[in-house]
Amino acid sequence: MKATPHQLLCFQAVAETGSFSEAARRLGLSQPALSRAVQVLEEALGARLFDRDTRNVALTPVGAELLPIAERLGAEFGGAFGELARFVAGGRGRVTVAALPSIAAVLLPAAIAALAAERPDVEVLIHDGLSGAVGDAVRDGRAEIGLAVQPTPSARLDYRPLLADAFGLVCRDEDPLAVRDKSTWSIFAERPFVAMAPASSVRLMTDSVFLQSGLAVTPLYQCAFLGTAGSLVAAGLGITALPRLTVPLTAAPGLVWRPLARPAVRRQMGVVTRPNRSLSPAAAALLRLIEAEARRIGADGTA
Amino acid sequence: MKATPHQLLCFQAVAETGSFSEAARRLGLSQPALSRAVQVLEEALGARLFDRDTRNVALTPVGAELLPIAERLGAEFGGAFGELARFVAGGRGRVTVAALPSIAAVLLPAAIAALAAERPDVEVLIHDGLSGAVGDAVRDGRAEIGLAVQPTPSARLDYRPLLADAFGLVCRDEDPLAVRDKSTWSIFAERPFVAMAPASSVRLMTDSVFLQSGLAVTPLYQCAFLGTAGSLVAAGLGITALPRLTVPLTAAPGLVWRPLARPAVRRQMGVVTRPNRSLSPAAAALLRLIEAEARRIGADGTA
DNA sequence: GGCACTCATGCAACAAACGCATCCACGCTA
DNA sequence: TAGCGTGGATGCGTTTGTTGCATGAGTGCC
Repeated sequence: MKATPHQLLCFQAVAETGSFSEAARRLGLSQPALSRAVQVLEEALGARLFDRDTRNVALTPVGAELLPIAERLGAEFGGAFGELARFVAGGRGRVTVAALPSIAAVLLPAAIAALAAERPDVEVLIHDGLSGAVGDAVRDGRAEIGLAVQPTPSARLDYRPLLADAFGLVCRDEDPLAVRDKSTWSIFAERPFVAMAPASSVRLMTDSVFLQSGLAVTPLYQCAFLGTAGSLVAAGLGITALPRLTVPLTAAPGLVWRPLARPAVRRQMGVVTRPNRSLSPAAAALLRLIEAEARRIGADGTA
Repeated sequence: MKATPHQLLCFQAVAETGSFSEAARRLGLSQPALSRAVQVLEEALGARLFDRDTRNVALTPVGAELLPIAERLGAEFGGAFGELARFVAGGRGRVTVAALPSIAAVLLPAAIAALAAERPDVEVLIHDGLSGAVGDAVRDGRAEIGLAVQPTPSARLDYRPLLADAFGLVCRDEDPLAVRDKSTWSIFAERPFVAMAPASSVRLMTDSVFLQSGLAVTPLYQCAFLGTAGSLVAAGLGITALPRLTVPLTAAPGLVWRPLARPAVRRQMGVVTRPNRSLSPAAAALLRLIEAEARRIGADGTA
């Protein structure tokens, strides 16, 4: 059974106009071409579709049977591909993003808002979790895009850096440290240190700095949420070290952020994706917006 | 939007087998041909459908979106054309036949039974009516096939004769006329005549004979149904003239049919169709069977 | 690091579709 | 009833698309 959609379209046009010439004009074809197309279709079906003398064109019973079929198939084809075209254009779809809570709060809101503005029918799902969980979600395909620190090479994931966020000292604004131009990491050996949860990317980096610097820092408090850490610091129970962009997320008043030297540490954050895998159009659009947002922030945020 | 069913089939095969080579084998194509087909489809859609390195083939998000669409469209196409193919083969459909009651009773039962035997899913509808109504039904398209006497040329209908049925005298078996070898139409001037309804084909012919023969025949009874006419004759209230094949339809016992001479009159009956109009496959099949039945009857019925 | 497997590409042959010009048949009109 | 006009069919050359063969290129596996 060999019938092309084009042939069905020709048939339909003739059936509706009642004329080969008129149908040919409507389809932008020559009359002979359309005549041929209908003939081929008739041969393929083994039945005549029109009773035509040189004056009148009328559907045969078989043609009458085919007409609703052709219309349905045409609508089906058009509808299906229209839907797909919207999907391809990125106007429809679902994007799942896995992200560290900090970066999710910093980069995603603006990017998602921009995406919603230009593509209202795209749904965005966010999995926020610690860096290990982000990598896992991307590797398993639960998330198309991951926003995290660079994963280990053994994770076999693609990574493209987005922005670098400098670590600094976080303390109360009335703390003497708040007016120092620059402190060094050694300060944490002298003051109570508020640490983040063990698997968090911030904790991994602070631990690494302390280890490499040979500093003996014992965390007095340990919390999973930035807000908790901020509250602890604001309460005067200790000080901590955080990337600059995360400070607003502590949502604690009266905190200041001061650069930390020796070493100057930056948390590199970027996009994690599966290697050799295409992104859905909607995901590609979101990623583009995320990168734009990162550039905007990077300009006045870290640099 | 230009995508052929063939391309969708190629795409589907690759998606299901996870391999271009394997899919090509399944479709009976060369691997390059299939590769091209998928490429063309990808270009038409403006999106990559597979992430393929030389080792693995995996659907992209767009491909995953397309796959169920392609499957549905394929099933739709196949189903629709399967249905149509059955219709074309005559295995399905509806035939409407308009016929004179007499011919309907004589020819149609056997033909319809034969049609039902070879094509169980074909529905046959019968409009029985007088000859004028048969012609009208065919001309209006309410019936595809008409079985009647030849319509007037002004009706602009095609007509092909099926069988000729000789008129004869119908009387009681105890009537003296029943033993006569041959009677003539003049007998009706001497005996009470049972006439059929004015618009019936039998009445038209008897009137015509009486007119041409100059016989003054006054119908004493006039009835629409053959059964009624038969009863009247059987009751000894009169005699009548009927085509031979219609006599069994009177369903009256004790009646005999005798040939009538001067003139020898035959009722020509045939198939009435619209000019320049194709028949549905099912109607063509039924017509074939009707003609076969007419030949069978004609052999021992009239000759 | 070499081998083997798989997909992509260059190329030539074939098939299908198209448009142009023309033919043919029917209906309308004078 | 004969001529004319309209509209579908047909012949033919050209163009576009599809196929298969041979070959190239890249990656996983041993």
